[in-house]
Amino acid sequence: MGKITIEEVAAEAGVSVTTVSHVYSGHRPVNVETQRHVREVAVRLGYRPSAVAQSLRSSRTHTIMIVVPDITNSFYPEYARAVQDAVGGSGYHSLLCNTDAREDEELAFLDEAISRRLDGVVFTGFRVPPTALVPLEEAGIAIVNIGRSVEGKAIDSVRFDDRAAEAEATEFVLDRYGPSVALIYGDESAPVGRERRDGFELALRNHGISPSAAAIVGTAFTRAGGVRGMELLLDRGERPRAVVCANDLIALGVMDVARERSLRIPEDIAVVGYDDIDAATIVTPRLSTVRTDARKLGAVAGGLLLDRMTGAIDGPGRHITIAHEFVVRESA
Amino acid sequence: MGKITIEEVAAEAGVSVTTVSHVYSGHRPVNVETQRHVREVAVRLGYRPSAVAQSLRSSRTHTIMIVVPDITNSFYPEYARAVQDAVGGSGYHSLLCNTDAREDEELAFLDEAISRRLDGVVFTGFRVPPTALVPLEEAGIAIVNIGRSVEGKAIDSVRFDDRAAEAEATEFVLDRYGPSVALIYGDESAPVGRERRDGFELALRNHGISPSAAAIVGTAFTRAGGVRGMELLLDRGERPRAVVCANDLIALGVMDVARERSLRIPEDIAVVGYDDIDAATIVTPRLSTVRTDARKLGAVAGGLLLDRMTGAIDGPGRHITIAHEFVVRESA
DNA sequence: CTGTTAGCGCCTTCAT
DNA sequence: ATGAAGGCGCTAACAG
Repeated sequence: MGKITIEEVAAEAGVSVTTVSHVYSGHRPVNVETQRHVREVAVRLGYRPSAVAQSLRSSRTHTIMIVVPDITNSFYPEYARAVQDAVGGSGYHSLLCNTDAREDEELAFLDEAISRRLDGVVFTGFRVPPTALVPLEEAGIAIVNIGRSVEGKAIDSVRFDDRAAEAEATEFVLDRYGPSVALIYGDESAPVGRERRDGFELALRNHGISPSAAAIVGTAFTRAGGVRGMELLLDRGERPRAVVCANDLIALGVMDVARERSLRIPEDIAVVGYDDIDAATIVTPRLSTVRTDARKLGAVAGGLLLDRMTGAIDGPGRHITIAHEFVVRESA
Repeated sequence: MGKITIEEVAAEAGVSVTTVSHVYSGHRPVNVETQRHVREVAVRLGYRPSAVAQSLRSSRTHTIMIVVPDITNSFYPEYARAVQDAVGGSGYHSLLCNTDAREDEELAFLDEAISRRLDGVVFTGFRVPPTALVPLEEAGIAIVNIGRSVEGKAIDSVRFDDRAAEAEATEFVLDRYGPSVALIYGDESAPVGRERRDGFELALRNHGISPSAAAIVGTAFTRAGGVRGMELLLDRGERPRAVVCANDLIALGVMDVARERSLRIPEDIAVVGYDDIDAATIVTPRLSTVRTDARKLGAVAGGLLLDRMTGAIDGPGRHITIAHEFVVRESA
């Protein structure tokens, strides 16, 4: 079982392997009767074409890789689903790879993509610059980078305008609660970290506040990171009127600490997040946050990738920015 | 680039392909100097061994498939992560496949697993019985089924005792809030649905209540399913003192409706969930629920799978039941 | 409409 | 310590 080859099917059916191959591929006409017979024999024998052999022959694996920093952050499953939905219809499957936002993991997966001769990669890098994608491009792998693009390569990119979005969120908070505002984000080396921090500082400057005057703490883009950041802030004796968080998970952690220390939100301290994951409407008070549409991101990325993999497009990189929106709820 | 073969490396390095092959596999001693030289040439040329060709030759793909019903339910990413962590160290990658709890998808993925000659599959079936795994087992694919096992096959299984767990949760609620209790679950055809429903009814009977007297509604294992179920219940004019939900997502939906209709939890209506996903401690009031350890489930499943893939084990199926625990918080 | 055959890139006996 | 060569299963020229 499972080791039946096309040859055995051909022999049993009394035809050539070519014919068997073509009844499956449809790449050339086969007598209807022969066709029926071959199929009948094939199922009787339990024949399954070997995708491995097909790949070696055709140099197409019909597999893509989706690289994300943290599959446990519900933004990413949502997004990954959308990518899969976009390419799945055309017969592509996907390797979902989790890097834990570690550089070595990011590089290792990229390497794997080449070794495995994958047809495409949708990459969300936290540590590695987009230039790390160049070898893949040269190996003929279709690529979509989530975030900034790389010049002069056939690498598409999709992103949100994190800087502008975070600036908006910050302005909202500044207008409503005054200048005592803090930022908790993941860290500098992640592009999203840097951009969101830039946006935060931009808003501050627009309001005539020196960024150096504001409390800024970098931990990790997780609920635990939010807890740590908030404790750091509070234990340091600073208690900002509002805290803007570089993602919703961080905001959740911040709210955990606030509740624990009996700080009312938003009366004592206002909180805003970023992403608008499901949890944003599960917490009480509901989280005011920047909505970045994960499904849309995935759908667009998947579409671009598909275009390249099917050869519909082969020019220079296309770069798309997806609209965001600040959603006011109850936490600020 | 990316099309450099072992042959080209051998030619450039002035050795045979055999030698190049062995410097990578280490399957036989190669002169240290030669080794260094070959590697140097290989990186200079940008050589990457083709995993596809290796697979065809060795009939091992170093790839497993993790099949889940809903990657958007955070229980599953958590679990999938654990499986990946368990097998990743040994060089296995994984295809994470989402079935949307649809029978056709479940079957399609199983088929793919055979075609792609995957080394292993961890399956969480909602529609398809475990016997659907038999062809894979016959094809020599290592298998771990999440849920009930299948007799007399080399198929391992891991599960929670859903019936007992749901019975416990129900008993708790019965003791605390009396006999007016309803169940909202996904649906019958899913094994977890059936087992949890059985557990619910079992507890009822233990308390001398006829299950037919209780309101039981089946929708879907999602937040939206919880909303629908709760609305159905309420609009029907029934307002149970407590509602037990077959998973946390459902409970979240129930709480959405309660809030919208100004029903206090647990004063007006108590709610219990199942799974203990992150969101259970994010909602207010915090959700009392059955804790099933997703990471442990994944770790155990991954371990069993690895044993089979490496050949460490090849006897009949091993079946493991993982402990659960009812966690009392504030919603009941 | 059907068959023969040369590889796809690699590993692995069998030789030396 | 190193080579030569067959074959893993399939597709697509090329040839009827």
